[in-house]
Amino acid sequence: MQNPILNHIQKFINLEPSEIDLLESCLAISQIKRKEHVLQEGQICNTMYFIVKGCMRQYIINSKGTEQTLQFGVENWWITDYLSYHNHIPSHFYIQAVETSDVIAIEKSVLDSILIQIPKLEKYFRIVAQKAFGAAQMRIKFLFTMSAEERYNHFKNQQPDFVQRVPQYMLASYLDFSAEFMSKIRAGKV
Amino acid sequence: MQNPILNHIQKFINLEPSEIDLLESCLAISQIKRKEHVLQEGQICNTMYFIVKGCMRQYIINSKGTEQTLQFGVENWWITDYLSYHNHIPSHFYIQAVETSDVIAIEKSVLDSILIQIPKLEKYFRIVAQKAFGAAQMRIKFLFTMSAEERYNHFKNQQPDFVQRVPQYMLASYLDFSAEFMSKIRAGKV
DNA sequence: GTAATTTCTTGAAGTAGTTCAAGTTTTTGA
DNA sequence: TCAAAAACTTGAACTACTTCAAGAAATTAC
Repeated sequence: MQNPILNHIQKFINLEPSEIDLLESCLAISQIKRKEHVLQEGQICNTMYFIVKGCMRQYIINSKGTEQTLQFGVENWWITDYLSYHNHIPSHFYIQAVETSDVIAIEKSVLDSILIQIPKLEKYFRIVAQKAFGAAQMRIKFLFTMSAEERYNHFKNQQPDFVQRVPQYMLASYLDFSAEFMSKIRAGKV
Repeated sequence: MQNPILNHIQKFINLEPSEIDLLESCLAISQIKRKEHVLQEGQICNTMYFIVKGCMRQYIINSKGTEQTLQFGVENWWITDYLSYHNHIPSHFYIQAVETSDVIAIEKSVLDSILIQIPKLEKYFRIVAQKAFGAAQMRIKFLFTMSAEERYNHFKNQQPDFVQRVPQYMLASYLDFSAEFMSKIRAGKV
C-alpha cells in the first residue's frame, strides 16, 4: 500500500513511476501523540505537515492566557506556518495534535530538493496554497457577516461530524466566541 | 521599459530571455477606473489581476446593505477569488478599483497555457499563494486578539501611508468595526 | 468654480457578546 | 477501575462595540 500523500498529489497532477519511487523513498509517516506540539510560538517553522490521519490545529495564546484556535487540519490537509517557513522568522503560532495523528513531516531542505527533482510538484503545491487562501477568504467573510450563533450553525451544517470530534472550547475559539457562549448556544439559551 | 510584472516574477525565479519575450507578448496592462468592478458577486471569476499601479479591493455587501472590505491589493499584489477561479463556482465577492489602477488581467485559459510553456512559473505562483495564505493567517490572529483601537493603531504603524490612501469607512470595515467607531477612535473619544 | 456627491463626525440608546466564579459532567490514563 | 484531569454548564454583572439620525466637511466632476 502506497504512501497516502501520493493519492492526494495525483488528484492534481500525474506522476511517473520513477517520481512515485522517489517520493516513497523520501516521505515517511510519523505519529504525533494527542496534545504533542510540532511547533511552538517563537520557533522558526521549517517543516510542512501533511495529515494522513487524525486532527491537528494551529493556535495562539491570547493576552488573557486563553488558547484561540486559528485553523484545524484533518485528513489530506497541509498544516504549517507559511510566513515563518518562507521568511525564516519566529512563528506566532503553536501547532499541536488534537487527536493522536499520523503525519508526513517534510523539512524545507528536503522539500526544496524534491521540488528541484520533480518540478511538476510545484503545480500541486500552488493549487493547494491557492485553495487554502480561497478558504481563508471565505472564513473571514463568515467571521465578518454572521453572528456567533449563525457561525456555529453554519459550521455544524457544513461539518456535522467534525463538531463531535474536537472539544467545544476549541471550536468556540475557532468561531471567535467564548466557550461559555458556546454552551449557551447549544442549550438554546441565547 | 519592460512589463512591471517581470520584475516581480524575477524576485522569485530566473527567466530566460525567450521566456521574457513570451510573457511580454501575452501580458498587457489595462486601466481600471476608480469604482469600476472587475468582479461582481455571483459571477464566476476566471481572471487573476496583478496590480501594477493603484489600489483594488475585494468586498462583500452584508445583510444590512453595508460594504465590508475583506482585502486590499496595492502595487505588486495579485487579487482574485481563488475559490471561484479553481472550482468554477459563483463568487461571493466584488472586486473593485479603489483608485484608478493599472492592472495585468490574465484569464485562466491564457495562464494555464503560459504555465505549460513556462513550468517554472508554477514556483512563482506557489510562493505568492503561500505567502498570501500566511498573511491571511496573521490577519485572523489580529482580528481575534486585538481590540478595535489596537487593530487600528497596529495597522497605522505598519502601513502609515496606506491609511491616508483609502476612505476611512473602507479601512474600518477591513479592520472589522463600524465607520462611526473609526471616527471616535481617531478623535480619541473611546 | 461650484453643485453634487461622498465621506466624516457626534452623541444617545441599545445589544451581542464577555467575564467571573462555582458547580457538574465527562474523559483519560495508570 | 477509579482518581485525576479536562471539559462543560449556568446565571449575574459588565463592556466594547453597533445603530441611528442628522449635520458638517471634504472631494469629485462637469
